[in-house]
Amino acid sequence: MNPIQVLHQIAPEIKAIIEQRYAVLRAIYYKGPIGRRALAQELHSPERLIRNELEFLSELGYVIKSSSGVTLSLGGERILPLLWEYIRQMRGLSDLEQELTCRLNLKAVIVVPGNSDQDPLVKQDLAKTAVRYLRNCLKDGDILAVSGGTTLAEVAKSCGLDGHKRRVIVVPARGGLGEDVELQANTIAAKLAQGLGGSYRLLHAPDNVEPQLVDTILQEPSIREVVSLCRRAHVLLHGIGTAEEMAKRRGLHDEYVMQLIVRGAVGEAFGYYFNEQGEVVYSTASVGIRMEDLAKIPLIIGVGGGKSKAWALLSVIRLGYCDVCITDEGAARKVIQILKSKEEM
Amino acid sequence: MNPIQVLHQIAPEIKAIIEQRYAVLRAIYYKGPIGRRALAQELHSPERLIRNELEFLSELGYVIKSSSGVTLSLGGERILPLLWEYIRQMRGLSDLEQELTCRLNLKAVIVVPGNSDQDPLVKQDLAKTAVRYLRNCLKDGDILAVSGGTTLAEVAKSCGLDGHKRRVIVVPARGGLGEDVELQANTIAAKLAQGLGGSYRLLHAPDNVEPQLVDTILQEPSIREVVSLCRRAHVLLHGIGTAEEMAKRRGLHDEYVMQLIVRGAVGEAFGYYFNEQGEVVYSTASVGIRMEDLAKIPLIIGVGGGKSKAWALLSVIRLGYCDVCITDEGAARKVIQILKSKEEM
DNA sequence: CTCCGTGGGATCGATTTTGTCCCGACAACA
DNA sequence: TGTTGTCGGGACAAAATCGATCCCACGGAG
Repeated sequence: MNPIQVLHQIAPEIKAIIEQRYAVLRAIYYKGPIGRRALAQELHSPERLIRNELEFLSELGYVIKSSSGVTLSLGGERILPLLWEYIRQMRGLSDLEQELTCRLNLKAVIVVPGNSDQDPLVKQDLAKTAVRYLRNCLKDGDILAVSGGTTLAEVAKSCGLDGHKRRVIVVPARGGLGEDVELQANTIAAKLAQGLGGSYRLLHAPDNVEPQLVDTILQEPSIREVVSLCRRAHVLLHGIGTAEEMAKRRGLHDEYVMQLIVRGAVGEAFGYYFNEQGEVVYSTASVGIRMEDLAKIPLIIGVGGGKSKAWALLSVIRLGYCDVCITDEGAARKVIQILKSKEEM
Repeated sequence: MNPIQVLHQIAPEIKAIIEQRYAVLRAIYYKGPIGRRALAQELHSPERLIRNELEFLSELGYVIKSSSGVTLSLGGERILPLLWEYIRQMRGLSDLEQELTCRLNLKAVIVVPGNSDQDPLVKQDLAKTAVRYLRNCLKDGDILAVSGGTTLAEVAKSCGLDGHKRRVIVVPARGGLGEDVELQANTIAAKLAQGLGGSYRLLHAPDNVEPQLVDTILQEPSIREVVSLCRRAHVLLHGIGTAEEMAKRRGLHDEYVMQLIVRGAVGEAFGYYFNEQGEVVYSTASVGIRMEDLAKIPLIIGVGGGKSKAWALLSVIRLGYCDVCITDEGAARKVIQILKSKEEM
């Protein structure tokens, strides 16, 4: 038996201690210099408890207190990833990954501890992990296509320059959508390109166009070129969302939303809506990437977390239009649960 | 970094928890059904604390309470060796073993957690470990020579039959000594033979004889035969003691003891007294094994623990008359400390 | 300058833990 | 069969810890 398992069998209370301590460290890491009170609110813990924790961590030299709040020390930053790996082992996430990889027939699954629905910081972990994965798999000369959305925006935000420049081209996989500029594929492509050290192209077109207009728009050379690049992408990175949420963000009329629900749409990815079986039940006409282009893309990475997105994940993955899935513990466990309950039926 | 090290760096209080819990489990293991109060006294802990610990362990199913006291459950017995190994890792005993093996130029060193001087149960661990080692290295037909002493007596006591009979012959390496029958090499040889499933011979001769009488005694065929077996032994298992202690047990006159001290004797093994440099400074004439026989014995195992025996261990090991050393943490750390302080000089 | 958020110190019930009894039960023993 | 010693469990006051707030001096931002 694994020594760590032994430990937790003989002293289960350690689990709580570690999780607590990790949560505090991570919050400090992400929230920069932060005060005791704000931290308590962030972690939904009583202030006094946080205070004890901080004193402890301060004595151990993992955090340093300043007038503007507490910050991670060098030691703290060093130990955080180690602790992260420990939490993964403790919660058996490696096993979870393996099980999912096998059951869903994917190339790889990466599961981040936590649940994005409950803890917004988990989304940042997810994003960081996606960036790390991306950095590892991109080669010079690659074309990377990215979609929009809150998850991808987070990915772009956490993608800082790491010194190693990659000669990649980042292109948006779809057109513009909604009002928030931060969530646009264009913005995300630009930020990612900057972080990776490559270049980017913009797609100056709306995501939602009348079907008969698609061809007309494609006549425009600047658009045509980007779309062409996009369809020859080596890597596609896209967010996975629930159908309902995405429909709302797209500003679809209520009648369309109703129609989606009636057809059983649960998941969305790059403009396509999937039902539980992984069938496309609706799609918005677009100048961007299309279903038939996906088969030619060597590596498709789907990112999405939160227990609420389990159905969406499952639906998107089902037909194999996703090679690598980066998700979180909440979603992963729910997916397993769904799969198991289906087996029993 | 080792995940366990990470754990202890971020949450040092775990160490205390684990040690405590281990101590309780081990005490229950050795002291059979034992009451809450007796256990508290045994472990020098307040009764209430032990009570909490017991309630905990009982809930986890590692101990079962009965009217005669608490006992280890099956699960408890299963987890104890795992926990033992964990403690070893936690305290870095494997590294300690390696360092000692290398520095002292031995075949192997085994270090058991704890300090025999402070905790008598550690001596039992030491004994159990010695038995385990012995079981692994003995082959059918081997001759095993054993010395006397408290440590070896403990080894013999904890050597129960394990189902697997070994056709070995156990012979005492030295003659009778002192008054306590349990500490005699003869008794120990008999018990060990029984535990290992082999046979034994007895050496009916005193350990301390006038030099001029040795040859006369050896004329006696029964003695001669045993001594001959002994000198052809494949494995020699002997205890390592401090010179002072052994001299007292031998009942040497004060003047002799003084002489030993003057000559710098610190360690004793099978009748030979060694000084710090590992030189023999005194020896009791005996019909048993002699210094010159040792070179022909393929495997010499020395057993001895307790911080107080560090000097003795070092002196006995120095000249290489010991291939494998089984000791405890207290002694091992002290030995390292001594070696390091000598280097600095 | 003001103002907001910070760490540190302090207060004060509420709660939990600790130290220490006592009790009935049971097994060993006389 | 009665005595004795130890067992687990119950009980309870003392002590420590916790939880929820205060206040205060300070320091950086506006």
